[in-house]
Amino acid sequence: MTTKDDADRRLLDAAGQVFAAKGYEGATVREICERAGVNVAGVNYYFRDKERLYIETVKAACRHQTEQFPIPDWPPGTPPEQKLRDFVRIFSQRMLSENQAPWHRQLFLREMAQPTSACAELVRDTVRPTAAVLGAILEEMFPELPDHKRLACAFSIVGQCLFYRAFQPIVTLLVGEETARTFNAQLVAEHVTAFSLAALGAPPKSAKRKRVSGRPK
Amino acid sequence: MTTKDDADRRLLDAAGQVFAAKGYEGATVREICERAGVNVAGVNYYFRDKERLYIETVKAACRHQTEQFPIPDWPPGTPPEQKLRDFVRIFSQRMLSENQAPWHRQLFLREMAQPTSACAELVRDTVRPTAAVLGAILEEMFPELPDHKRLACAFSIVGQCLFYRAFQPIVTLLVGEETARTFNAQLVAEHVTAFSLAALGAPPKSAKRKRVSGRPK
Amino acid sequence: MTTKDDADRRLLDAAGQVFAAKGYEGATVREICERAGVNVAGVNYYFRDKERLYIETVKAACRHQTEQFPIPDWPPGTPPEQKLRDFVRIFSQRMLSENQAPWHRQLFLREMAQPTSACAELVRDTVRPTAAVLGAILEEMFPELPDHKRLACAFSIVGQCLFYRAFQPIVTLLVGEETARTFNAQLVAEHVTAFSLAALGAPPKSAKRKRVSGRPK
Amino acid sequence: MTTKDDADRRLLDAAGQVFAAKGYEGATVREICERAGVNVAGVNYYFRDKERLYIETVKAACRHQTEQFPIPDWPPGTPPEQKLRDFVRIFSQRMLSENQAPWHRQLFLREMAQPTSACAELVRDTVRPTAAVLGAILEEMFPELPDHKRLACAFSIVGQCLFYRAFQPIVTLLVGEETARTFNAQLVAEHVTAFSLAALGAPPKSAKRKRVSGRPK
DNA sequence: AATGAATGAGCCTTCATTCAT
DNA sequence: GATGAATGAAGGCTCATTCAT
Repeated sequence: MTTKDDADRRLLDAAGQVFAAKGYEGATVREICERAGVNVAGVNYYFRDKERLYIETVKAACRHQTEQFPIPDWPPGTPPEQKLRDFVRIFSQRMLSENQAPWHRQLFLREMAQPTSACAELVRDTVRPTAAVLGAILEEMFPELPDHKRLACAFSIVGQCLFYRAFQPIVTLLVGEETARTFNAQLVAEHVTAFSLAALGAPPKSAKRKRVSGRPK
Repeated sequence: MTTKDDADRRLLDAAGQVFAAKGYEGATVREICERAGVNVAGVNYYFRDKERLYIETVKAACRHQTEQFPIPDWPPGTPPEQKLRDFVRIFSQRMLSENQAPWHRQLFLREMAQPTSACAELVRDTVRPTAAVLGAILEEMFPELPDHKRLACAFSIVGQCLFYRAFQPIVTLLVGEETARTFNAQLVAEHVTAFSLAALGAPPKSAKRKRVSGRPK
Repeated sequence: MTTKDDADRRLLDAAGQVFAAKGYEGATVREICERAGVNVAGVNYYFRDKERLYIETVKAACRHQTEQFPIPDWPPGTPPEQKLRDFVRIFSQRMLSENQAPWHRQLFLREMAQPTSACAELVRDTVRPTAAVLGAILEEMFPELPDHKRLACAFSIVGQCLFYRAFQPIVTLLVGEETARTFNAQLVAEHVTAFSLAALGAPPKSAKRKRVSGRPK
Repeated sequence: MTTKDDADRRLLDAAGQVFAAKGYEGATVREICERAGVNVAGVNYYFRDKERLYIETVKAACRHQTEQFPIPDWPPGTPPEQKLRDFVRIFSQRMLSENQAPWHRQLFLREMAQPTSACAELVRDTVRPTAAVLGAILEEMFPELPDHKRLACAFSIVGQCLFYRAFQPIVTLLVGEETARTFNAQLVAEHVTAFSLAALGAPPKSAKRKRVSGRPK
């Protein structure tokens, strides 16, 4: 009936949409299969299980998102402020790029609300490498800063970006759909960069302050 | 069979646990009723609907959390920096206080992943009032700052706090359960306060640094 | 709340409407009680049972119908043809009178489809007395006719009248609502009288035609 | 488990019995499925709905009954009296034939008490064609009779036959089971034919008496 | 006497899964 | 390899009924 060789691929796509729209339990394998144009038994045949399909779907969604905005290989000698700017820009794009399937966000949040085995794989394959990059940048900038404090700073940076993604419904309800839309990848990246560099005591753009963030504790 | 006078209260508690653990669709009214010690028809009797019960559960969870850590009525003349410190501390406590039911977090994230009508009520009753407080503090501190920029700063502040709550599974998997636990309400509050005040150019504690956060856009 | 002294009466009325509209199983005691303005437990309190209420409702409906159009006490010497004319007219009125609650018909048919104990009582209290009257008239007209044949004639007469009542939906669908309405009590009575008297060999009215059914309308 | 190839057929049979015995609302799909020897989900699988199953059941019952006693194609020149005799005989057989499932009657009456969409289809497929045949016969016999009067005569004829079927419980209670059984298809046909032909002014059989209804049995 | 809060049985339906093809 | 007809478990909800007041 349809090209059968990439039925699993089509199932993955269909599953992403349906899982995001209806939730794991709310989604039915029938709808997924129909939308994918495969047999009712397709899910069980290709993925053994509804749950296995879900996990694969989450992983595929994250992989796709990460691959679309890769972190560059900075040439040696690149100043760490520049790297940080790049990092925040890319991370914001990953979070807020408009051409990503709208269900990635939902799937990701679901996984946060109720982690499955997909979460661990996600951390291993995507989160940890990304965290390592940010950690290296911060270490280069503030080699004398204790690890724990550096970690907190990293969380503050990504936390600002993640906010717009994770709490989109609240942002929209709070400031209106129109205003919410103005917080796009570019604007968020610029704001977070400026906010964070100032916090870290780095001179914004070309200024020369170097202070760290106060002295918590 | 059991004390009957507060069956609805018990249902709300049981529903919170089950909804958080299994999700809306995954939860069964049967399990909720059993855990609450009321009849199978209890949900329909007291809340008319599984959905209505869910909404009430989400609202109750947020209400409880907000009421437990109310924002103080600052006496006139309180310096805005002090207010901001208080706000961040209270907000962090709301997010990370350890004596709150563990399912509040899950329920909240689920609502973000797939907003129901509970979300709008939540924004109206809890989010907006809280946002107004923070907005007033920032306006007092930086009256000349454009609204949009002030909004972004507010989001940066709460975003840092929310991060630990929303992405707890990732934090735990990334840095280990032990380290993750050190990011408690107090430490997060102190870090976010210092980070944000520095970013905003306010002197940490009593120091004398000055500039606002660069010049985004 | 409402006048409580005739709550059972009001229940009977409400039950008639609801039973006829929804059927026995389809009707809910809740709706009946609400419509009657009595407590949810009213049915069980006043009639012990949903079923008992049903039976009482059927009986009340038939009783009301019969009492509204009583068979006259003919003065001695009344010619049997006259009695037959009267009987058919009254019977048609009972069947087709327009000011009777529309649900009598439905309740009656339900009882035919699935007789309850109401049926026996109905036969005893209403059908048998009526049948006795018709039987006496026919016996007076055709004393030499065997009982069995006289019974068949009686059935033929009432059968014609009952037809319009029992199969109203079919009549309406077959000839249209407008035409169906023309078969009212009077026209049916005249036709059935003429048809039956002709069949029985009695001269219609006083004319001597032996041809078809008189001149209804 | 059981022969699977005609599960829908078996469901139709079982449904007929249960619907007739318990009514639409009173019948449970569970009982129907069990009696049919198919899975609990069988009704929804084969008929989508309990309601759809009901409609199909009513239609099947009527179809079966009609097909069992078809109206013959009379050769040209057949005298209309003969056709009428045949018609009444066949119609009576349809109504009173003993080898029909006893639930056909109940199902039919239920449909009269509370017509569903099955009623319209029934009229279209079964009633109207049959009515057309009788109408044509009467038109052939009494071409000068006004339509309305011919319609009333047709109703009188079928009304007599239908009586025994529709009001079987009353007949039985009134004259006893034994006597009721004597009103079988043949006797009713003979009586109704004689009664009606006499009413219509046609000579019964070939005699010229205008007296009562022939000599059935 | 009359109420209505609370119950538990049970109904229709849907769903993920399997197995013969 | 892939299919889809058929299954059985279970879910949300409704309903008649009761019992303490």
